[in-house]
Amino acid sequence: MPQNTFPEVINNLPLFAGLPVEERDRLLKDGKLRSIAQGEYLFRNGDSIKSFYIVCKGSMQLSRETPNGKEVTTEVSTRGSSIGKADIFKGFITYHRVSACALEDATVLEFPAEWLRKTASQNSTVALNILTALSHYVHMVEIEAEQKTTMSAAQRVGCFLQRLCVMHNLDPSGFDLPYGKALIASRLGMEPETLSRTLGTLKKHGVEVKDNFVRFKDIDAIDEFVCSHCSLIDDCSTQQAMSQKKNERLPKR
Amino acid sequence: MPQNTFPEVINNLPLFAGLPVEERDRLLKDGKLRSIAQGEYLFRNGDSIKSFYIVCKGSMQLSRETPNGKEVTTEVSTRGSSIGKADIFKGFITYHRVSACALEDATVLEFPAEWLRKTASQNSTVALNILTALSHYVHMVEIEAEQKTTMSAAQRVGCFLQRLCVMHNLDPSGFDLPYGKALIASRLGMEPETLSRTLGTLKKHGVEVKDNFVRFKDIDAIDEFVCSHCSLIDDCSTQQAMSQKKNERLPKR
DNA sequence: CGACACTTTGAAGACGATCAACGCCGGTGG
DNA sequence: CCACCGGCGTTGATCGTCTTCAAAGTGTCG
Repeated sequence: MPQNTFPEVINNLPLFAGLPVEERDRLLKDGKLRSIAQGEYLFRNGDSIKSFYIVCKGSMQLSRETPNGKEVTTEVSTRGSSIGKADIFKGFITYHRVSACALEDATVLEFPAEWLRKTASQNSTVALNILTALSHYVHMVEIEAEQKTTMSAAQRVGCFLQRLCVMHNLDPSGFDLPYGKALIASRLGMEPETLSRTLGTLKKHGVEVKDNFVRFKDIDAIDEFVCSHCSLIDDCSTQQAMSQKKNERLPKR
Repeated sequence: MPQNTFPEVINNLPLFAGLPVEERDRLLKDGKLRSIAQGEYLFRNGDSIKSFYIVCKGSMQLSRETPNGKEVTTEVSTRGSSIGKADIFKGFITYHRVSACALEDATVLEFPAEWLRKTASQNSTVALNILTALSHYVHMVEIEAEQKTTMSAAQRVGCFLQRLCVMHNLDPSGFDLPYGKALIASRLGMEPETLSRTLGTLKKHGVEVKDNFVRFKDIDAIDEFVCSHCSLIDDCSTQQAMSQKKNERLPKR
């Protein structure tokens, strides 16, 4: 497969950061493009781990069904995200702990698990890139775990909306939710009913939600409500609309 | 500092697994032994990240104070655990997100953060070891996060006791809690009162707790109660009393 | 139009947090 | 030696939050 058929996502992957282009392209030769139709599974909870994936188009939902019949969405991976990084280095644990399902028609770049292990051990730049990515992921998961014990549902939703806004580079003064509320609820570890009610109460804190349309009316209010200085937003490396607005009030602190 | 003054913990560190002894000892030369008295802080939430630590003696509590005044214990690091691994590779984030406090008189081996970065980039064995350790940590945090949304307090406590038993190699038919209940509650993200009440209800599921003494009366019962096939115990690499008992009934499944 | 998925709303209930009080030590100081 | 105190754990009563079950509304697509 000629390298120029690779989608241009590959130009900004953290995994290959700092790598000479020719080196990167040599590595990419081992990947295969794969299409997943909406609703199709890339792999399922319990399958053995064979590959590492990079999402090129569409989005994948990573979720797990618990024994009691609940579904918890771990992550929604979109263009540029990788899937399975952490699992591959666990060694003796060889099965997926989540299912990966396409939320919309998607294409992924697939690499053998062994390829990732080998590349990491032969190329210290890649190894460090993976370490960095994993560290950020750890940070995110830790904070989400903490939020589940210290924040109310409303606060978590508010925090989620802020993060959404920053990460997807949306306009805080009005944007559409990129996916359904049932999925958001599952992502936040709450019931759809709770999310629905909660969105109503957020009006009191400067956030208006009407159907799928979200509008931050009072950024200070929601900011204070979710205590955003401890939120995930700190972690975003890119300067976005939201953080610019935040900076305007920084002197206040 | 002559290498033979290093405590013998170093012989089993995952970080140095697969490394020739002389290579390991060369790396260890960059570490400094440091004592921390009970109640003393190794670093505090907000401090800039300067070092990487390996616990040689005693135990360290990693916890964070949330804006609302709650304290959440992230982890209790004992002999052989490392502290700060994940944070060091995050690059631009330079401050600690938790405080590290000695639960009892402790000694740690301290390395400059830069040392870890440099070692990882120059020594692929070490880099892979760190990756593996981080992956396991990710796994643990993910499961704990999931448990907070899918399991009741009683189930989490039961699961914790099982894990405790396996990891510390305690006798399931009777052992003492290695630390106070307030700390356990904080570790599990619940109030001491809740833990106290919860321990009572576990009798119904085959676990007796009297003061600090724990006794698994009916391993099957508690096992089913916490749905242990989705628990952290799967992750333990060592074969222990608990898992041996589990294996006896495996054919049932 | 009608089937269906998704969302909202309502009412009830379970669960854990909170506040307050008490019992139980181990230590300190008179 | 006893009185007092503080740390820790338990117990009880109450409250707020989230889940659960049920029902109705909204939209899309055939």
